[in-house]
Amino acid sequence: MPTTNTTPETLTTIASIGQHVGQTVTLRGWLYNLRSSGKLLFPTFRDGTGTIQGIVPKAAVSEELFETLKNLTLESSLIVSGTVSAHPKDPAIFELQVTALTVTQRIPDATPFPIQLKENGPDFLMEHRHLWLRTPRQSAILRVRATIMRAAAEYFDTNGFFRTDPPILTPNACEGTSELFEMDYFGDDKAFLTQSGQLYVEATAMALGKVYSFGPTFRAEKSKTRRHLTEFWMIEPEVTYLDLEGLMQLADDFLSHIVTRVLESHQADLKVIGKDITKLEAVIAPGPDGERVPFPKLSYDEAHQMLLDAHAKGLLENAHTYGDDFGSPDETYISNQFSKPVMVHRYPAAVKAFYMQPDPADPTKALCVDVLAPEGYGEIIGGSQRVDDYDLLHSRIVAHNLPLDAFQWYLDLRKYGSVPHSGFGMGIERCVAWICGLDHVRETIPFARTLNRIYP
RNA sequence: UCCUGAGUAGCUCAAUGGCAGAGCAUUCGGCUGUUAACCGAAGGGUUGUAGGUUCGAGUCCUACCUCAGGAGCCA
Repeated sequence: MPTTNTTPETLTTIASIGQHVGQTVTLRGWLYNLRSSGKLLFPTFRDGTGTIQGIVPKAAVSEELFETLKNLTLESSLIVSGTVSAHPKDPAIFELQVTALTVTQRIPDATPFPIQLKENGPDFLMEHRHLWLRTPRQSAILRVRATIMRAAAEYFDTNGFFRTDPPILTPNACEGTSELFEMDYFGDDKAFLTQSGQLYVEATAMALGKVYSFGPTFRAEKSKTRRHLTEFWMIEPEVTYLDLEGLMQLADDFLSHIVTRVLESHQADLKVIGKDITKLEAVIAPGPDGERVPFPKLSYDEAHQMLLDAHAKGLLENAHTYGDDFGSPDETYISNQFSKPVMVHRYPAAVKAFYMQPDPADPTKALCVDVLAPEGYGEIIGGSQRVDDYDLLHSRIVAHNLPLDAFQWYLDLRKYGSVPHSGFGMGIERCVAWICGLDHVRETIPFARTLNRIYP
């Protein structure tokens, strides 16, 4: 294949092409689309940073260049040079007056690129996910995802946290609830893919104070919805001497930072994706005096009452039963009442995990919080203050029928210098779906793993 | 696991129980400002699988397979 002989000065990307108006530049990319009007060609190029339309009048270029481009197939790879100009109908859009073209690889006519520039079904697209990624909307989503992951890690890295990643292979079900992927571990033992690193980051927090983990998580539950993946990425901070109020403050600050970063550098991508940017701006909108407005907080009891009122008005089909967890329609309704993420705290301890600290003011409640994303995206963060008393944790493990011997190390954390501590976990894919306004998490990760799909 | 819906050309979809169709894609031709460009022509089919009802099944019945999104559960 030909390599470029382009001088470094003229090599640029589509994202930064606005700095080169009037200059001749070179792009390395692919042919995204090709329209023609007789002796005028309108190729659209993409290079991973965006797309740009080229113009090729037959009279302005060599016969060879014109014929080569005219017969070029979509998604063929190429190196193209041309002069950058503003679009005659919209000066904010740039075009490339093509002057030179080198085809790196021409896709044969007999085997055209499978993904057409038209509506396609989800099954077909997922079957060709490795190629679907190249389309403008999908690559824009992946760029936003990269920023979300960077901003999330950056927030903790610049606020005194140490990244301590827990194991992915674990000897037992961490919380004893979810279905786990199981595998053989050298014959005698079973191993499981982690469903959460939380218990392990509690241990590293006791060593380092403020820690977080960031890695893949696995759930083998047979959930077939737009919100579920069997493999997803989770970021989990854990902090010593942090109570529930502090934890909610942390979640607010953390999410605000991520949204700020996305708004800073992805206006164009969000537009391609079709996200209403004003909905994101509302998340970090200050008050009338420019002061910071925290995310709304709602106790479980208040949320329950809100759901009952909604049912009475006919806005919700089913009346919420006090003491039950909230269902999907319930969460959607609650989050739709606010323009910012809403923090629902102090759920009944009975419906929450064994490691959550009871509320001293009402021991039937847990010191926990779920952050519900706006626009009906549901829970993106779940967290709590952890039980720090040895005897209480011991009795909880027994009461939940969990194997004591497997949790011996976890109990040790309460035996040797126990302190109050809190943490939460955020699912990256749900966060991306919310921030990008996607209707399915399968578009938020390069290769989604779902109940019915593990290819490609 | 349960509920609901969908499987017809490479893709997206039509077809009252009575000849298997269209748009896009591909190939050929036309067009100097196109925006999933447009116009003309050609090629392209074991209607998810198996069985059944019928003179006749893409269409009706039974079972199965695959996919979708909703419940439960969760991030």
